[in-house]
Amino acid sequence: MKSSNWIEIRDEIKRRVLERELLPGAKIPSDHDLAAEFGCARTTVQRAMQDLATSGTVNRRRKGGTTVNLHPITRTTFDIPITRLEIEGIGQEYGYFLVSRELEISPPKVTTSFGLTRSVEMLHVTALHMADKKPYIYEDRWIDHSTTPEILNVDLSQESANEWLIRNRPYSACEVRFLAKKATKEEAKILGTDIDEALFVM
Amino acid sequence: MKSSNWIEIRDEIKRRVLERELLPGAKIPSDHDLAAEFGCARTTVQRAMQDLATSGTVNRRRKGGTTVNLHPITRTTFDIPITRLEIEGIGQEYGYFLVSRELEISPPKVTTSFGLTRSVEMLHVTALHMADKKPYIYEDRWIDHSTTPEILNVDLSQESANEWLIRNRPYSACEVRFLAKKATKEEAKILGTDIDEALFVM
DNA sequence: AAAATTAATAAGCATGCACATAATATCTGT
DNA sequence: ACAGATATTATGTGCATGCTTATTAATTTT
Repeated sequence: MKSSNWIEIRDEIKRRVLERELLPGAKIPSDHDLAAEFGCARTTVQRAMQDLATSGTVNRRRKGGTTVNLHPITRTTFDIPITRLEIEGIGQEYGYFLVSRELEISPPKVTTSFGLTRSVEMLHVTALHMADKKPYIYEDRWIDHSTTPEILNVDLSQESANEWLIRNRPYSACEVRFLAKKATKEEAKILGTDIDEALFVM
Repeated sequence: MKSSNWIEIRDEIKRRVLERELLPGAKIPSDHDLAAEFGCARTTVQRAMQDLATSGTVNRRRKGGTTVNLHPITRTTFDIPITRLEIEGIGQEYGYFLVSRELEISPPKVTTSFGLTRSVEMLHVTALHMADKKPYIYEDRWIDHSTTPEILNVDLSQESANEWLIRNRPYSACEVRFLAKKATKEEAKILGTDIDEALFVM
């Protein structure tokens, strides 16, 4: 099977995974063997498999070989915009308002999502982004300040944590959760909406 | 500057972009020139720049060269799980219920998000995913059946459109929107929740 | 004999080179 | 002055080779 094109090789392997020729958890032949099968260089296979790895189809481990991922996951990319630019981009006036900024012990859910084993003190920031004076996004963020101590000196009433992090710490890891909830009395007051209004929380 | 490591080169270029040494829209020296500067092969620079391109920092065009992206965008990956596996993964019983399945003319918003210039007939599917008999996800999906005609023959009361697409058409493009809204009377009835309850719509 | 160290090996990973391809720029003939 | 041909240039792809790392096997030590 002579294809000599890393995209074709990627698609062929992906096809085998989807058609159940290669079952989840199964070991995929090594790059070397696949190169022999396809009649191309190892590097070409390597590029194909690398792509499958980043798209979540397979797992690769040195010496351990390449295995089909247990759960068929479809992975997509998601751009985290700077909200100010997003709002200005649609021609509306941007407004920003810091709601709270507290050093708190992280609750269990947050702790585990950071991959930590026990609760630590983190910076908990909530803020409001407005478009044309109307609430647009309500941001609820936990930041591990042991890895980015500079964040403690930033005046977050002037600049959003998200914007600062994107500009200054583009490599830092973050996790974003989305959920819908009803506005509490306090939130409704802050946001200027009705109580029980549906909110999209990021 | 001898570094000879594509990750270091990538980080150095990214640093220059972030420190405004290279302004948004500016042309970055060619791979060839950068290779000379860093004292490595062009391939190594190519690798670094490729990574910056997929992470959204720069744009690359053959002959046109590489330019800094106009907006500082932070891009992350996002896994779209098969909801059934997600629910089973947390040890709950999965339930699925097809709410509606209609061929409709796409509204303007949907049309443009598909990159089409005029409205066409699309398959509009709404469905409910349940965990332990309680509503979990309400799925509202538009599918361009001109590109995936097989979807019309799938019994969507048995298998969710999302699952079918992930399994059978992993390369097809899709766009996901998230929003929060209050449950209407009909929705509340279907979902078995209170009217005006906050819903997370995917 | 069990534990700990060291060596061998098998995989993926990284680098450098040569060539292919696409898009722009330049030239040339009418 | 313009259309088409040709050259140029920057990125993309494939191949060969050596490096790194994690596991397994072998060996030594206690």
